[in-house]
Amino acid sequence: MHELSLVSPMPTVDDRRHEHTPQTDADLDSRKAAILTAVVTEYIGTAQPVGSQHVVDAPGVSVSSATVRSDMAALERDGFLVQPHTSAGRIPTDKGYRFFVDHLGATSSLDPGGRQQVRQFFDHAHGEIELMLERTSGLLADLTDCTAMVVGPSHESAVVRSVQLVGLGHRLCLVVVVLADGAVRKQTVELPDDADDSVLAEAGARVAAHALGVPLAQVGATVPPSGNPTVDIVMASAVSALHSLGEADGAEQLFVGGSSRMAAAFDAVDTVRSVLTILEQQLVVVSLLRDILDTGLTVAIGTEHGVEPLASCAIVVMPVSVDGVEAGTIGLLGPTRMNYPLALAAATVVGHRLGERLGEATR
Amino acid sequence: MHELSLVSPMPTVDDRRHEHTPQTDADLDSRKAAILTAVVTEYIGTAQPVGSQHVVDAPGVSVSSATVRSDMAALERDGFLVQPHTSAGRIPTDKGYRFFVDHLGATSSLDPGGRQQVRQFFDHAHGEIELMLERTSGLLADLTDCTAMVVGPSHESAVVRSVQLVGLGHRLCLVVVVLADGAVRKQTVELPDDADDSVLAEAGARVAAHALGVPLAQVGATVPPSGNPTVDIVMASAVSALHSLGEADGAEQLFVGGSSRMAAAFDAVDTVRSVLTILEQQLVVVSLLRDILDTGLTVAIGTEHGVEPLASCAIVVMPVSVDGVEAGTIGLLGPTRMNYPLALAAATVVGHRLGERLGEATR
DNA sequence: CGTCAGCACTCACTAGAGTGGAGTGCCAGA
DNA sequence: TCTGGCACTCCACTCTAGTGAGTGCTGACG
Repeated sequence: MHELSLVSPMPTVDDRRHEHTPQTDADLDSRKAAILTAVVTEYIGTAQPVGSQHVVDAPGVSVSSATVRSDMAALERDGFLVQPHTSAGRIPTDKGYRFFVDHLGATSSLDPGGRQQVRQFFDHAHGEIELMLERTSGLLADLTDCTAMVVGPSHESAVVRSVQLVGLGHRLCLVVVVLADGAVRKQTVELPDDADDSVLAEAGARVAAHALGVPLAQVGATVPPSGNPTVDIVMASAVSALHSLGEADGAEQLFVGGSSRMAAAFDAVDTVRSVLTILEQQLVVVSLLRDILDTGLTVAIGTEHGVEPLASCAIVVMPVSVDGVEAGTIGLLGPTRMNYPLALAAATVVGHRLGERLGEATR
Repeated sequence: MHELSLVSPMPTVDDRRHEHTPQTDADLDSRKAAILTAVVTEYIGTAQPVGSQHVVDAPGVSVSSATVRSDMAALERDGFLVQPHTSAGRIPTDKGYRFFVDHLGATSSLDPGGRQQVRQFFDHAHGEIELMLERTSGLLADLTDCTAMVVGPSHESAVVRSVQLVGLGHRLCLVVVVLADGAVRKQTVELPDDADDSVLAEAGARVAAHALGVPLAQVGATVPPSGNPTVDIVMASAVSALHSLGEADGAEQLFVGGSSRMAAAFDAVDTVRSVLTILEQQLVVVSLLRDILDTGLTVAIGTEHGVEPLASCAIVVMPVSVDGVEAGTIGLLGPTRMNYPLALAAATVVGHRLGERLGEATR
C-alpha cells in the first residue's frame, strides 16, 4: 500500500485554549473530522451544498444539528468548508478535500465487479503494447467514470537493438529501428536509382553496426564510408532518419481515455472546453503528471498542481513500476468532487497489474 | 474540384401556377434562394434566429421586408426554414442547410493565412506517418475550428514485405513485421530457454519465407518443420503472433483532433457529452465516414447520416487519394451551423496536400 | 463547559404579473 | 407583384412576493 499523502507535519498536540484555536492542519478533533468527512462524502454524491441536518446521522456524529452547525462554522473558519452564500449548506474547499483524502483509512479496495473487470481485461490483453495502453485508459475511465491518462514508458535511454532497411519498391525504403525495450521506430527514406536489395542489405548492416547498443538520440551523425558510393548515400539517408527519429523520441506517449466524462462532470460548458483543451496538449499533460509525482503527491486537488484551467479538477496519479523501475504513469482526472476512494483503488490495482503485464512483455 | 452534392434531379422547370406550388427540391426562384442563403449565412455567424429585416440588404434581395417575410413564409412551408416560435426570426432546417451547401458556387478557397499555414505544415512534416496524420488532424481543427478526423490508409490488403525476430534478452523476442505500404506491426513473444541468436535468425528466415508476399491476415497457420525442435517452437510462436496481429489489423487507424471545439460549438452540455462519446468509439466514427462517402456525399447534415446523437452536427468528408487510389479519409465535425465554405475549402486543400505527401512517402 | 431546542433571519429559487421590442401575418393600395 | 401600414404574438426581461432550506445566536440544562 502506498502512503496517500506527503504532508503530515504532526504539530504539537496539546494547544487547546479556552477560545477558538485555529487548527492549522490535520489535527481536528474526532467529531469535526467525522463531520468534515460526512460533508465531503455527501457532497461527492449529490453535488449539492450540505446542511447540518444531513450530517447528524453520519457515523461519529451523534450530536444535534445545532452542535453540528457550530462545528461547521469552526470548520469554515479554518478553511475546510465554504458557504456559496449565507443560509446555504456547506461545500468542501480544496483543503477540505485534502483532509478527506489524507485521512482515508485503509484504502477501500475495488468492488468485486471492478476486480473482475480488471482481471478479465489483463487476461485478454495481448498484441502491441501501445494498443494495450490505449485500452487500459478506456478501462480506467470505465471503472472510475473519470478521464484516464496513461503514459507509456520513456524510450529515451533505450539502446538500439536492431536496424533494418526494408525496400518498399519505387525507390523508397523503410528504416526500421528496434530498441532494447521493445519499442519500434520507423521512417521512410528515398533511395538513389541504383540501390538494389544488396545495397540495402549492406547499408543496413553497416548502419546497424554503427548504431547498435547506442541510445537513438546519441547515434553518431557520420558513419565510416564503405567504398561504394551508392551504399554511402543510402547510409547517410538512414543515419539522418535515425537522427530525426531520435529528436522526436524524447516525449513519452500519452493515451487519454474517456474524455467525454469531463462533460458529464461539469455543467459549465466553458469549464469543459478549457479542460479538454488542456487534455489535447500531450506535453502539458505528461509534464503535469510528472510534476505531481515529483512533489511526492498521489492526489493533486484544485490548485495544488499549477495548471490554472484545471482548478476545479483533481488528479490522481500512480506510478507504474516494472521490477521496481518506474516505467510509466497512470492518471485520473475528475472534478474536485470526484470519488477519491474509488479512483485511488482503481489506480492502484490497475497500475499494479499493468506493471506486471509490462514486465512480462519487456523484461 | 469535386462535385459537392449528389442530389440534383433537375425537375421540370416550368410548373409555376398562380398559387402556392410546393417547390419540392432545389428549384427555388432566385430571390428565394438569395433569401435562404442570406438567412443561413447570417445564422451561421450569429446563431440567432434571423428576421426579415436582417435580410433585406443581402445581395440578390432588393425588396422590402414585407416581401421578404412572405417569401420566408413560403420557405418555411417548403421546409427550408423554421421558426422557434411565432414572432421570432427563422432558423434553417437541415433541408435549408442542404440547399445552401448544394448551391455554394465556386467553393471559395482558403484565406491566405490558412494557405500559408497548410504549406508550412506540409513543408515541415516528416517522421513517422502516424505522427503526421495525428498532426494533420490538429491542423485541420485549427483551420476550421471544428473537430477533425483523419483516417489512415487501410493495411488490410498490404502484403508482408519483411519479418524479423529481434531478441530482447530475458527469453523474449520481438516479432517485427513490415508491410508493403510501409506499416509496421510488432508483438513480443516468449522464447524457450535454449533459443539463442542463431535459432532466432533461422526461425526468422523461415517464417519470413513463409509469410512474404501474403497479406498479414492470410498467413498460413502452420509453417513447415525445420528439423530443429527449438526453431520449430519459436516459429510456431511467431506465426501465432502474426495471426493475432492480422486479426487486429482490419481496422483503420483514426486520429481525432480538436475535440474541445465541440464544447465551444454547443451550449447544452449533454450534447457535448454525447458527441464526445461517439468520438471515442473509433469503429463507429470510421464506419460513419465510410458510409457517408459510400452514399456519394461530401457533406452530411443533421440526420442525413444515421447516427442519432450527432443529429445537431454536420460532417464534411473528403477522400484522400494517392495516385488515384483511395488511401484514407479526412472528416470535419461541427454543429449544423458550421462554416461550410471554410470547412470544404480546408478539407479540399489539406486532403490534396496530404495525398501528395503520402504519395511521396509510400509509393 | 459542552450540548441542545427554539427562534429570528437570510437568501436562492420559483411563480406570476407587467412591459418593451423584435418579428410576424395580413391587407389595401400603387 | 410589391409595398407600407397596422394589429398581433410572444419571448426576454424585470419586479414582486412567497417559500423553504439553512444558518447564527441565545438561554437553559445536565
